Amino acid sequence: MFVLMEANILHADLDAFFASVHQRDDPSLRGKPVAVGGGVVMAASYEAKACGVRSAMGGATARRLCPDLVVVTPEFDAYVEASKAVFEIFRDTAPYVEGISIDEAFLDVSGLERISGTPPAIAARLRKRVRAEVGLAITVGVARTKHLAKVASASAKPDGLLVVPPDREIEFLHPLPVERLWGVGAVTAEKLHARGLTRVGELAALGEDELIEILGRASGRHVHSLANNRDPRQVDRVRRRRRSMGAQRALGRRMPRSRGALDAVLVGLIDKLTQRMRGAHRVCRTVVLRLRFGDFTRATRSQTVAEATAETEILLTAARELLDTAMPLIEDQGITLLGVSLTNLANDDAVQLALPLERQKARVLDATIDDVRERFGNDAITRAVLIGRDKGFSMPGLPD
DNA sequence: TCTGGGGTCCTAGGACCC
DNA sequence: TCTGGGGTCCTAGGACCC
Repeated sequence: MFVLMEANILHADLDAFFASVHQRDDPSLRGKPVAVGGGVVMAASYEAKACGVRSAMGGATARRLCPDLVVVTPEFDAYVEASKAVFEIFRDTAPYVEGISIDEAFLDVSGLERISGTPPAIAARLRKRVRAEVGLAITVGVARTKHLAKVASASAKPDGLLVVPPDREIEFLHPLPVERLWGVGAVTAEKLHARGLTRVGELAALGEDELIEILGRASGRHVHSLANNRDPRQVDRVRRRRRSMGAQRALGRRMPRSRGALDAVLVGLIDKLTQRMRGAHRVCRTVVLRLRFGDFTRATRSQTVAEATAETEILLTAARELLDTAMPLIEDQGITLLGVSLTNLANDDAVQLALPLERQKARVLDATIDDVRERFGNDAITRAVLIGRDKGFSMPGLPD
């Protein structure tokens, strides 16, 4: 017997999120072209988008395109609050919610038909609730796969709802321009265009080997799957752990080149990051220094320390060494952005356990105490507690 | 369109070990 | 003694997403 899968996945995406929050909170902004952020546009309302204003566009360009543009300063607390309220409605709507960003999530509504109605009915109700309870417009795509749901919501924006029935998927997917595929950006699109490939259906006609030859292995496989409407990815049922934490500062036109001025920026970045790390009970082993130059080229310098840590002094020392190695490049090219990213993250308790156990494993181990127990067994934990006590590690959640 | 800030994943070469 | 293959880690860069 052949059972056709239902369209059970919702992709819900708030419309022009940052700008909409401002328009909601300040009625005088409604119906007007609004851009969030001064120097660079972080988000644009649909009225602003209509004149060609886009995010990441320079403020001067945006004003030229749209003389009536109202520029507002970002209010991150308001965005976080609105996002939390919307995600509460998501979780009230579906048992499995996978957040993609502050304003976007996948919902798995399979098995809810008897309780909540069909997926399209659930999606319609979700949109109404977000509008009524949070005051924001949200677009929802409904389909059998995450990719189709995502593409559907993008097609339905703004303030829309689009259902892709399982028997009309190819009809929907194949006429789309290649850049609509999730994961195809400017560079990949250009590579495809250069070979005369502009529609998804044309990619589907190609062999996987051909696409791998054009795009490389991972990208080629990915695009081949999506173009052929294969996307087995499930809505994630467990929250994925963060794999890096970063902070950066744009340095403006008149770039400070002196070692001292850059050091002050670096101290601020590291301090902010280590506070966040400690707050999240996480530690890192690798410090990445990010540089951007006057001509917008980028470079990174990284260093891995011996033991995972969230200590300001250790990470600052590593970051300063990286800055030293980069100074000749900076003096040569003129720096416009300085950033730090901390990667190779682990939970602090897991590292404290794993370090005495086995140094090698500690490097990449990103686990809870239970994971460590499962992997190394109870005896090993007892041993770790003993060794750890010896070395002065604290062991949260474990017996003395 | 002259460009913010926060992330994810992939690739590729070299070092090192077994 | 010479040579091979496989695996992991580190570093640097690049593409993409919101």
